[in-house]
Amino acid sequence: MGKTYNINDIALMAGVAKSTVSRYLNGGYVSEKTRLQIENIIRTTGFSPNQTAQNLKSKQRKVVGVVIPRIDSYAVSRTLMGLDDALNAVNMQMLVINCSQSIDREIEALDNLSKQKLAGIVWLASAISKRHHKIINQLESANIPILLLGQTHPTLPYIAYPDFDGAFSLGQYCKSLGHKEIAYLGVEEKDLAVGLNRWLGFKKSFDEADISLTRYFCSFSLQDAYELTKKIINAQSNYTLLLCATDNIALGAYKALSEAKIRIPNDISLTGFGGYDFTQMLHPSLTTIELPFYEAGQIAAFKLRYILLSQDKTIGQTTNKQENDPYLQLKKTFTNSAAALYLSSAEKENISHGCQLDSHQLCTTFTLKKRQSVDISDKKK
Amino acid sequence: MGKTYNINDIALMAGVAKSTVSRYLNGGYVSEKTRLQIENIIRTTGFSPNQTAQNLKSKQRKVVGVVIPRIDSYAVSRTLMGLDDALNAVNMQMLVINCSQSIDREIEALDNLSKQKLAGIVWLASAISKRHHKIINQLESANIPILLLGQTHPTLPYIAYPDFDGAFSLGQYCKSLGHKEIAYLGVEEKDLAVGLNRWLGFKKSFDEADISLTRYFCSFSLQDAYELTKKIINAQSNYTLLLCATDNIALGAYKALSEAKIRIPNDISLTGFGGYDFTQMLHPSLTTIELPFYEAGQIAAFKLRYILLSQDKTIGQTTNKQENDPYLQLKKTFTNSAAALYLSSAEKENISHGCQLDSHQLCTTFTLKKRQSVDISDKKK
DNA sequence: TTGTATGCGTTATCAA
DNA sequence: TTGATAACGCATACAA
Repeated sequence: MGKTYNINDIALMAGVAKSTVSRYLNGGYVSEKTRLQIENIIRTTGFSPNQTAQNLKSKQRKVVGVVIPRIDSYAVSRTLMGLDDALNAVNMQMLVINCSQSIDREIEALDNLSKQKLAGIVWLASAISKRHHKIINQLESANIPILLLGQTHPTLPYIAYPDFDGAFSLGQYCKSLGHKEIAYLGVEEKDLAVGLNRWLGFKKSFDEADISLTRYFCSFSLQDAYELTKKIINAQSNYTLLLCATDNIALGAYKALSEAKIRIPNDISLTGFGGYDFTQMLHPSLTTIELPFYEAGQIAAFKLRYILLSQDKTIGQTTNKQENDPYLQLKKTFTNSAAALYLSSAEKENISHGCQLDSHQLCTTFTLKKRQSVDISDKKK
Repeated sequence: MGKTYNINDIALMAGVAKSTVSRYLNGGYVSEKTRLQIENIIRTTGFSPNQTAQNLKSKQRKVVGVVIPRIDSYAVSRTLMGLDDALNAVNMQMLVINCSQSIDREIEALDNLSKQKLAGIVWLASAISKRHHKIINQLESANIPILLLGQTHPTLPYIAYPDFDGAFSLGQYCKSLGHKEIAYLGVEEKDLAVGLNRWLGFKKSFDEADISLTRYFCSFSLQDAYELTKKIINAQSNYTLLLCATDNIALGAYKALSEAKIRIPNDISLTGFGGYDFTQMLHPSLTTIELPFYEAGQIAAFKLRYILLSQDKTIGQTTNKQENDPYLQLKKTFTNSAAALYLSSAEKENISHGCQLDSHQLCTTFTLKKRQSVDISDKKK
């Protein structure tokens, strides 16, 4: 049923030329009489202009491609929400491409997107390889701006999280609790943000002779962290603190510890990174660093729009270099899965029952202007 | 930088007609010699055909619009994953529109999508009002098929979850545990699937004189459920079981109970509905019904493709009626946030420490063919 | 095997 | 104020 009308049909039925209909649609000169005629026909037919043809003609780009590593992640969905809300406000749409952690699919997605006439691309990148750079060039030559979210880059515009500083400040906090035997559950360094910077931040915190920091590697998967933690438990080490590179990893550790009847934080302390909201549902809730995923999404949308606008002005000369380092607010929420070693056992008992100690409940914000960098020496211990 | 080439440029540079280039691109007749020439030019220029123009020409629809109520939901993201994986396999893409629980944005989104030449629309609907139906007609007259996911409909094709049966079977299980004073935390009935069917399923289970079932209403938000539960706690009622319409609601209740130092399941039992994976991280983990969100997404993609294919054959006569009721596998995972009333306190203690009792660990699957329906009488108690 | 001409549904230019 | 006509970038029937 329901033939789909085009502007020609409408023109014919209204007894005018199609250019007149077009003018009507785009708010140009139309006499009252013809305006009513056209209006009438459009209402009865339910006609609406073909956006594909409009795009072909006007080269207006209203869709931004969003490349994400996975979709079932708190960080990703919060980011998408921020992006979507901000994009929606300026009448733009998201084309979300999920890559399921596969670098092949990521390359394929980027390649594919480069063939579509998009307003721009926001790429929630985890690692950028040489293979990626070929596609990046392709996108640049297709004049479609690309914005990195969550990673830094020497030439591309980006928005990054204060991974180093967050880790450093959480590390300082843990140090203040008196921990000396610490295990770190992190991810590979090729992920600069999560794998490298967080590690460096923690490392700097504990860079003292009398603190032992041992580093373990796992993937982003909860399951993987769970398995790793079981191994660590079985190895009978005497860690008092498990530092995790992400909340998800901490969740896996949490599960393994609980199953082994190792009490948190009575027997061992545990921290995460990210601020996934349901980690606050646990008892005790997870000590973590809260990252502004939603805001990052919003900022990405604004920044992309800014790039687009400035491109329109200085047409021809795209300026991709990072002009002003974007800074993100970092909210540190230290709750109670990490306990001080000098607490009385009564106090500890209290914590494990979900009671919150004021001394562990600090919440400050600070602003990051410049990313710090630290050279990597060999692993401690 | 980087001028963007079109097929004409390539033809000129290769010294052939643009139709030849087009033929090359689409696998038609080309001599070895010209093939090499064109290939060469394309490589050096990095040319790739404009998909907008291709679409305008060939009317091939490769994008399906996905309308979702929210993005930060486990159910939604699992569904999107299933959709994406299945769509990806047949070279199609998703255009995700998030409506942030706003009915206005939902209407707007559907309206907007009807103007784009999409392959189809998958709508994760929560409630379908009269206002929606106007848009649905609009979509039908634009010849773009729409598939409902998570709700039923008299004329539109849909995929629904076994809400009634799931609730009924969870109810049976709870009844077997001996509970007599039960509170139900549900959502509005205008949401047929979650609000009505789950309620009816539970209601049928407890349809006996000696069981008291009290119904409370809240939104889908964890925070809302948290507040409501606090009120229930303050009202000093003597419920032994809190039935929640969703896992998210159960999470809110879980938080309120924990904060009030009411032990689960020692002091009160708690159940959810949905099977969000992190509910299994809690101690005790949540008793719930696991819904196949991922699979539903996959099936939606298959079904949409089937509709598209059959449309192509019997062109002109779209068949929108529900031919074969799609059925979904339901996995019931009863774990340990709901305890039997006859357990010894030692056993209960065991449960609250995260130990799993075999008797509470049943896991069966069954297949739903026909949705059951039950008339609504007045609320019990 | 290749090139010419035409159309897809719009918008924009320019003359009437 | 209106209408013919030429793009936009590509695909294809048909002629060469």
